[in-house]
Amino acid sequence: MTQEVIPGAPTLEQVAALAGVSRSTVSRVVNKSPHVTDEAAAVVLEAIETLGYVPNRAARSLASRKTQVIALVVPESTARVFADPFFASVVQGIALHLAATEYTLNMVIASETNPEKTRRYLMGGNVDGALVVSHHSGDHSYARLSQALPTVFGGRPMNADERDSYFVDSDNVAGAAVATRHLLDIGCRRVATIGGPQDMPPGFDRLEGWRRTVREAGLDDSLVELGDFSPRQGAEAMRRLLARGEAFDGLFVANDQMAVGALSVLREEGIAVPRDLAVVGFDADYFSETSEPPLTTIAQPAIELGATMARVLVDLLEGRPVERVTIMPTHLLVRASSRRRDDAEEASR
Amino acid sequence: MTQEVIPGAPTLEQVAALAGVSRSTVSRVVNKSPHVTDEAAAVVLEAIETLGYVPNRAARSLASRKTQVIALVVPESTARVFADPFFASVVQGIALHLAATEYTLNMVIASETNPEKTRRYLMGGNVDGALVVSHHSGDHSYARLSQALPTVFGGRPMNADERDSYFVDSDNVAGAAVATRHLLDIGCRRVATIGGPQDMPPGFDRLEGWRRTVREAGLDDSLVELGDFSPRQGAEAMRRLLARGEAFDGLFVANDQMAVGALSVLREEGIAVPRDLAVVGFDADYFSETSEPPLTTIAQPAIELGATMARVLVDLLEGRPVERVTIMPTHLLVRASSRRRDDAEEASR
DNA sequence: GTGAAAGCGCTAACAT
DNA sequence: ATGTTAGCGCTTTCAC
Repeated sequence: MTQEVIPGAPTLEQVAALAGVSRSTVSRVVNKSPHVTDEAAAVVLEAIETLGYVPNRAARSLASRKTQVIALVVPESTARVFADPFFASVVQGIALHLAATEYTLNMVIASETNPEKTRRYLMGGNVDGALVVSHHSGDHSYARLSQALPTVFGGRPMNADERDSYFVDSDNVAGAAVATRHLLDIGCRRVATIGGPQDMPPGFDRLEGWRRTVREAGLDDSLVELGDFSPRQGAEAMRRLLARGEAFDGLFVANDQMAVGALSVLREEGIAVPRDLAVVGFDADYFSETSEPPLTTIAQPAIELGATMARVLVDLLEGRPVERVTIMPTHLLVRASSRRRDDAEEASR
Repeated sequence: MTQEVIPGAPTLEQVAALAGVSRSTVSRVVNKSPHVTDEAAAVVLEAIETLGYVPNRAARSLASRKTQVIALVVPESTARVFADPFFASVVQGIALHLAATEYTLNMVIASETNPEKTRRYLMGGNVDGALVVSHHSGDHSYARLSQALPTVFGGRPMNADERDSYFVDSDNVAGAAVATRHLLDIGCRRVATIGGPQDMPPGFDRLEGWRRTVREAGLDDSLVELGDFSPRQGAEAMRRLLARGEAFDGLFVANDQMAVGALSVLREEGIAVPRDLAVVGFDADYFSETSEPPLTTIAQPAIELGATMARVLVDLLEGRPVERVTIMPTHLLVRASSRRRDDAEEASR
């Protein structure tokens, strides 16, 4: 018997021929259908092995009307800050989780000048579902998307009327509350804050967490300055806070980058951290590790958040029941910028 | 005439019906074939517009035997350092460039425990080409891949026998040379270096650039300590350098992370930067911006590098002539860690 | 320049 | 449990 030399990738048909069964049976084996005898399956598997057969996704997808592709939608403006470590970790979590499934990750940079192009592509039946990560997480320009395509968002939407979409977010309110509580616990008597943009959920939520906590402690919540999450504006907000001339011994900053900016101002002004002022940031990024002093901060489970987004979407696609909203816990990382004041100081109040 | 209500995405057939032409003609228009009259094209385009038709990739790919998909292969270990800003920028460049083409970006996390799975997928005709970005760029476990699939690597391969593959890299040798030259130019009389791992091309090349430059200047090239690119080992290498007891007034560090570690040691030891010792890093990452003092460093065109990788691969796929090796220029960013010594000091030697 | 016909490799009823 | 029969939506000869 002469072995025909067949060019290109082996097809299901060739596997069937070699195994001496029909294509249907091979298909069933490949798709792990239970309606195949173990013997048949074994023969098929062996044929697959010797041929090095890999199913053709295009054909499979055309016939099954499923693409097995999940789009990762990244608004173009977000792509520019792709280097944001938090964002990168979320993507990593998504990719890692999906690698273990049958789904493929399709990165789509959404042109903001021509959003129709992206919408068309996504709605054109080229993907089974979409994951949307936006830097300014409030911007849900793809909210409408979720009506036509299973979609999971990273970060909660700013608009309450989008509550019918699926999203995964970290618990910014609780994180900020824990940070503030920590400052109080180490003996701070007045805690100021540098907040983020109030039109972005993380900015809004973190300010909210701080506010609730200081109020609950019976303290005033007037020591607030805002910035845009950049080190520069963090520094400026710090100067404004200092310029008020009011005393405070604790400071919660809505993200580490602004905190680093604030720290540089404190250094210039000769204000010792944590002795004169204890500082806590948010995000646990590079900045917090390398700052002088290292920054106490709130760590977000970025990788897990990404993995959870992927899990929720896959569950959704496979018809398993899923929660619309998933809030991931954060945790406090205590470092030198907020080391507990010693008892002597504590007693002196 | 009653308008049939057709569920799902519109098909080419429906466009043909509405335009009153055959499917072939619609296909030609969609694929920009020149063999269509302008009138016919206009009618078809209008039908496409009103229907909101988007070609089905799976069908197209099945029929044309092209996938229009490019795989971005990320070794799993690299994915763990996904947050590496350089790496993230390269990916950004790739994604941005591809967004302007007909190609789709498929992120593949290559399991290192089961490399066969990835190889099968890639060689199974599911993608038209691959882009490989590896953190330890020397590791070309996917070198063999390029024999079966058009592949472009980011970073040069360590093995010379892989010269038949396509790759894009930044000019590490020249960058290190410029950095070292800069130290000499500002008046340094002896320049030490903290090098990276010698089994990684960037580590090797940057040491080479330093070595050439000091030799050309007639200086000795013995003041070398190596680290693994981490801040911790940068600090340790710095201590070893100091422990030698030999004087030097210039230091080139193979990356910014190690430079930051070195800087912290110098601070501890009371060695003023740049007064006592001028320091230059490499990478121009976050660390270099926020260090104390800000670090003079070499910027790599990360986004452009990614974009170039994408361009080379697309050219390759479309049969256009391409260069096997593309070396991207770097540039010097002068900051406080190497401000020129003033004339008084210069004169005193 | 345009249409008709024949698949691309696979899945999914429907038989058996 | 397995085989048979139709397509999935598109491209691509090949006629006209």
